[in-house]
Order: sequence, then structure tokens, then C-alpha cells
Amino acid sequence: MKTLKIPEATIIRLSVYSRYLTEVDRKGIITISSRDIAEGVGVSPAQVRKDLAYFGEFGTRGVGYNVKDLRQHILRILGLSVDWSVSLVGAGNLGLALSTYKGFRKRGFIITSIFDTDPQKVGTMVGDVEIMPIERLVEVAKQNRTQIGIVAVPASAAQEVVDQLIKADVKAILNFAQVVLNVPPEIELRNVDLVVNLEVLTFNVSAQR
Amino acid sequence: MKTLKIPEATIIRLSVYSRYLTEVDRKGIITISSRDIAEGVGVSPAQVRKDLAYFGEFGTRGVGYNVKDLRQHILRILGLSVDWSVSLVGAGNLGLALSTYKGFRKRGFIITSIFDTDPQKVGTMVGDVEIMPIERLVEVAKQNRTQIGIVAVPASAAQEVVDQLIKADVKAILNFAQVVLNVPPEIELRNVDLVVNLEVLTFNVSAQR
DNA sequence: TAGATTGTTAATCGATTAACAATC
DNA sequence: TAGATTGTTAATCGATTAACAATC
Repeated sequence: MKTLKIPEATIIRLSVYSRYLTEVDRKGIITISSRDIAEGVGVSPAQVRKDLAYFGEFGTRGVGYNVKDLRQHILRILGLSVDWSVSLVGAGNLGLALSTYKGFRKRGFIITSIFDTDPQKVGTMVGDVEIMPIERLVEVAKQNRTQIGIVAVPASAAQEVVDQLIKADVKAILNFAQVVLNVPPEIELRNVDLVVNLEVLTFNVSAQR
Repeated sequence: MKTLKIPEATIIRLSVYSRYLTEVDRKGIITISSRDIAEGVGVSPAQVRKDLAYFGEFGTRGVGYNVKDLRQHILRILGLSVDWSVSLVGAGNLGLALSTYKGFRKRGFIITSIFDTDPQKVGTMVGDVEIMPIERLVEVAKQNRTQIGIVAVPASAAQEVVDQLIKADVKAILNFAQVVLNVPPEIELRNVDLVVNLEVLTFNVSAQR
């Protein structure tokens, strides 16, 4: 198989398609066209077909796509046919919000460990997970074969946490701290920047007049 | 002035540049080159100059950019020379995390009102803001001349909340609910999808072998 | 067979990068 | 003047859209 580069925008849309298909499937609909998917998620039908074509031929000409099949295919493409063990670092307000967020578990992301530096917090339970001291991160994350780390600590502590996560053989990191992090190229890193999203909005609102 | 379209990627980078310049300024550095900025934030120098060139000539050939000046220019471009009144809807875990998030206030986003449906929560204080019943949203948000709404409610309630925000003359909405929202074209809408970020990671990790 | 819709190629659009004249 | 670095144009790269042959 030739590995041609897949645009990241395609991956993001695939995630959206699969969620839409979950909805459609729940309504008992068997078959769906690229046009219907496109309408449902707000893109063009050509875009839907192009995105899917990177990975194979999932439809039937003249008919469309089988909803259940396509959904399963996309989940497999995204790596969601298995559960993922996630380690959450930082049990502040944001960390606690993320730890109780239902959306993660629904897609197979299981938070198996939570770490914090605050001795007050260490030992307390969040759902069925006990908050552990950050010193135990490497040991515990390795034990759980954790592949994803979520960084929800202050910017000043983020690089140190990331270094520990890498020592624990984590493969991917989702970072909420507002700081540019250094990771080796084989580690997947994504930054969620809550403030920058607001600033794109203010730019657009300000530019409107 | 000709209004040529500015890539959204440019706006996002401007936000990053301005934060980096804040750091650099704090160190007492007076002048900076596009190469230094580029290194600091991980893009190419040409990219930095191109991004800035959309908005004017801020540098001096042979010298570089004045750090304080450039920072101020970018903040003005982003609409951040004034504070913004923000209304937060949904005081669950995520909402509370956002309401206490320091990063917002630092960039001039002031949460002036918080709404929730839960009678248990209504009346309690978050910092110096009292949680109000969602029925008062339109009235209160109008009174505060709120221009930005943050939606941190369950997906099932999000469209209704958005409709209320629009009635309150909000200009921009940051949505954390996992649902496709309908808004009129003059309303700026951005979606923050926490799960899709994890799924881009799992795709990349899964594709690595 | 006629109608519908996919998968795919070619055309278009947009963003990034490279190169360099302008100029401090 | 020589060296440095901007602002800008042209070249490249990449992603989206349009069009249509293949085919159910």
C-alpha cells in the first residue's frame, strides 16, 4: 500500500463523519449518500468522497454507503477499534473537568491514572481513580501501558511533566498548557489553546466593521 | 485599504507571536528579528514576515521589529486593545474550569455573567460572579453588553442556549458542546472539540506502524 | 434500460516557501 | 560602505472543488 500523506483536515472530518453516522445509525437508517453526510456535517459531497477515498472504497455506486459499515471503517481508521489508556496530569479545575468528561469514555478513551503535586489532592478519588503524586507518574503509567498523556498543569510545569510522560513511554500527548513544548519527533503532540480560539473570534468581530 | 482575505492560520499565529513577544519583552529585549520570532514559536521567518505584511509594515529593514511596538500592533489587530465582556453558559465541571481559568482575564476576556439551569447552583458565587438562572440570560447579557458567549452545556441543550445568546445580541460564540450548531452568518462561531483532538493523535499513533 | 451515486482525475483555489530588491 | 533584515513577488506545494466515467 502506498502511504500518501493524509491532510490533517481529513482526519478531523472523518471524526465528525463517524459521530454523525452514529446519530444516523441510531435512527435506524441503513444507507446514506455522500450528499446526505455532507449536508449533515456542513461540507461538500465531493469532500466526503475524497476523504474516504484515501482509505479505500467503502460505498456502492448508484446506492451510497452502508451506515453501520462505514461507521465501523472510519472508527478503525482513526484507531478507535480498541480502547486507549489515558493518563491525566494535573487535577486542577481543568483537569477535574476533563476527568469527568463523558465524551472521552464514549469514544474509548479511559483515564486510568491521575497525577497532581498538591498533597491535599493526592489520595482523593475522582470517580474510581485515585489521584497520585506526580513522582509516581513514570512507574504507574508504564504499568498501565498508558499510550496517551493529557497535560493540564500550569505552563511553568508543563515541560517537566511532558518529559516524565515520555519516560513512561507514552506515545501521544494532548497539551492544554500555554507553552511551546519540546518533544522528540516520534511523539505525537497536539496543543489545545483555549485563549487563541477566543482571539480568532475577536479578530473576526473587530474586522467586521 | 483593500480587504484581502486573511488566512485563519495567520490569525492563530499572530496570537502566538504576541504571546511570545510578551515573554521576550519581559526579558527586557528591545528589538527582535523575524528569524528570532520564528525560532521562538516554531515557524519559518518568511511566514512571520508574510503574516505581518497582511496588516502593514511594522519593522525596519536591516534592524528588525521593536518588541513592544510589534506586540501592541498585533494586540490591536486581534481586537485585544479593549476588554471583552464574556457570558458563560453552563456551570458544570467544564464551565467552572473555564470560569476560573486565568488565561482568559490575562488577555482581556472578562467573564461578566454565568448561567445554569440547576437550582442548586443558581445563587452561588464563582469568584465575584453569581450564577444566574438561564431564563435571565437575554436580559443580563444585554445589560452587560456582552459580545461573546461560551457554551459549556450538554449537546442536547446547546442549540437552545445559542438561540438565547443571539437574542441577547452576542456577536461571537465559543462552543464546547459536541453538536453542529446553526447560527446566522453574521455570528462568529468556533467549536472546541476535545475528543477530536485525541482522535487525531490516535490516528497518527496507529498509522505509525 | 434509466437514474443515481460512487471513485477518481483534472482544474482551481489558497497557503507556504524561496528568493531578492529595497533600505536601514 | 558593508552587513543585516525587511517587505514583496514569484515559485512551489497542498488541499478543495468540479466534472465525469464507471457501475450499481
